[in-house]
Amino acid sequence: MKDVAARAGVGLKTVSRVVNGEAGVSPDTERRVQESITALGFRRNDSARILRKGRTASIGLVLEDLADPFYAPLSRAVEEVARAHGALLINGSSAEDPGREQELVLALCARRVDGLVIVPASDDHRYLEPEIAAGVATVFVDRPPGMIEADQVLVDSFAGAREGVAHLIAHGHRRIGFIGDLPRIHTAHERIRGYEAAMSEAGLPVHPSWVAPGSTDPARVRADAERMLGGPEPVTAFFAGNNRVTVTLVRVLAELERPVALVGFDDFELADMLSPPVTVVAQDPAQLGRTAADLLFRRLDGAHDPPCLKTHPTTLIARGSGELPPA
Amino acid sequence: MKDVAARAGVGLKTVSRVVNGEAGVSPDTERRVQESITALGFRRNDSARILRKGRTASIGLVLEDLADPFYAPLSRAVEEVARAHGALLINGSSAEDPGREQELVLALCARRVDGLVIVPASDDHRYLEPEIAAGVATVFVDRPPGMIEADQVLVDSFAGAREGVAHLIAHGHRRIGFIGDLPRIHTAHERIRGYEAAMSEAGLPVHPSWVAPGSTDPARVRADAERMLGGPEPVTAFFAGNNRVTVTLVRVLAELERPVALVGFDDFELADMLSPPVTVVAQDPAQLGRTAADLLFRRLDGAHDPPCLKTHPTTLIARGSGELPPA
DNA sequence: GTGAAAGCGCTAACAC
DNA sequence: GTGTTAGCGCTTTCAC
Repeated sequence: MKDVAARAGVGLKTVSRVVNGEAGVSPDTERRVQESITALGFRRNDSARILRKGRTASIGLVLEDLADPFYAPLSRAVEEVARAHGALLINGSSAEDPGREQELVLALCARRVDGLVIVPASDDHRYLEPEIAAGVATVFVDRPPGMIEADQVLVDSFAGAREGVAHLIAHGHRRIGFIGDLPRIHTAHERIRGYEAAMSEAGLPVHPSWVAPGSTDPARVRADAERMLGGPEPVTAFFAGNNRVTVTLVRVLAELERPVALVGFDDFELADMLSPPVTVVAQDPAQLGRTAADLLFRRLDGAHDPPCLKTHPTTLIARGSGELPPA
Repeated sequence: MKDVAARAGVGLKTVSRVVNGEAGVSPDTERRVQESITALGFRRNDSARILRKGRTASIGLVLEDLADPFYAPLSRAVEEVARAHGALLINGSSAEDPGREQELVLALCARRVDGLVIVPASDDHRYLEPEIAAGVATVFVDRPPGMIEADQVLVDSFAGAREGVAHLIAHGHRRIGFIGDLPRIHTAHERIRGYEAAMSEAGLPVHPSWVAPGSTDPARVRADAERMLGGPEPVTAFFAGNNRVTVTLVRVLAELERPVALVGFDDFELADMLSPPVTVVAQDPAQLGRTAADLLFRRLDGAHDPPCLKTHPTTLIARGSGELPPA
């Protein structure tokens, strides 16, 4: 910038004015400055600008896995909102590792992002207290924060799972298996609760072997499913705790002779083209991201109301697999 | 940092040493400094650090759509490599808009990212010349740069499409429709060329109405497909130019009485569970991202060889839809 | 082992 | 309309 000013024979501030499109520069001077800028290939250094201004016009997003078909649209939606507000998105995947989440979040804070959207892997976010006190707006999505108060945008996992399981019960099932994610994950925990609630409301017992929370690793899901399908009293239906589990169960069930019903949490592409088409409890990840990002920017624009909780409903989409009768 | 120094009763530089884990601080002083740091909730401001050091330990990724099932794993792979090198990833979606690509790339440059991975939407990257001259390492993925020389990591779209179409021909098809992306996109163009090559090598004519390049909007794809399926000489097979087109064609073909063969470019989840299972020309987006990011960091570590081109092969995966005979 | 001073590139505040 | 000065928070240099 110094060089540009020297070359154009003007002061530093004049160049700054031109670069930032501020008023108060004569057309002639402006032209001379522009000419020097292109000649020198000058581009403003935003690090210096940020250092001076305090705001970075960037927000951070930390979630489990950018490539997961559930989170990818969420991420994209956050990006769109950020873009509409002239902000860049910096994101990272926590891989469901609390340590990695913290590392990422703190790295983003060191970059002085204006705000954070977090799908937490950790259940203790006290490490964020100094940041929030320092003015970093923070919104939690999909899962609540741990040990601190903050805005949160959630999906009603409990009600969704209860509705999905009740749907299977309504179609005659009595022995229903639940395979879901690790129960330390809030949504997984809520979905187990929803399963149990539906069973108990229908007066049905829940055999401990019918509930298999754990990793979404296909081998684990397959093993648990096969276990539940064997024995003298096999399950006649499954409720899958998320899209990864559903996809694996689709494969397992396709290998069976007898039909086994399936309802999955999360919708997924081509679910309607499988045979049978897969009944799901759908949520809208893009909407989730949009709500969270909107909330974040409202905070950045100075909204100072106490932390709020927004809960999105789920939608049961009956397609066939959830309406199969017990074998 | 000033405050921390004051509170601990030490100099600025000593705090800096502690924060950066540099040697030369007595254990006692270090403890005092650490205590002040936590008490004040201090976190180093990376903007200032970057301003001083010149390197940002962050790289930028610009691609078409973060949420596309093809690009999401690519993005994730780049992130993993960046993480292994201690760098953060800042990314943005160009939405296939050259203006937006440039805007994003320049915003990233203004942030002084150390390097860029770009899936270009534009066909003229001369706007990057000053940046590259200034030392920003740049790698293009999936599509080549326009009007400049730079590293590129591509997939052999031409050979892949040729193989896919030849596969359909080998199964008896003579009238094969091609529905792909906008031909200004390099990969789309190459795939059309591959289609034409396979047809001509088999001595088959290509009726102009059998080739439909355009947007991947489902309505457009459907309309073109239905047009090709009507008339006196309907096509008996389709080659789909990318995963979005394939998914739409799966839906269109499922509504038909007669079987129509299909081979799609790009693999996709559950392709093997559809009926018929979908034959694809697969590429490995994660591998593409990994190669590009590795190359980028090799450049950042000082590799100064001339721009290189790495081409990845495709793999034909026969599953059923591509082996259907002509009706 | 520790600290004081200079300066990274920019913008805010206030001259002129 | 335009320029000058100070300083954002850190690291580098060099002196103690």
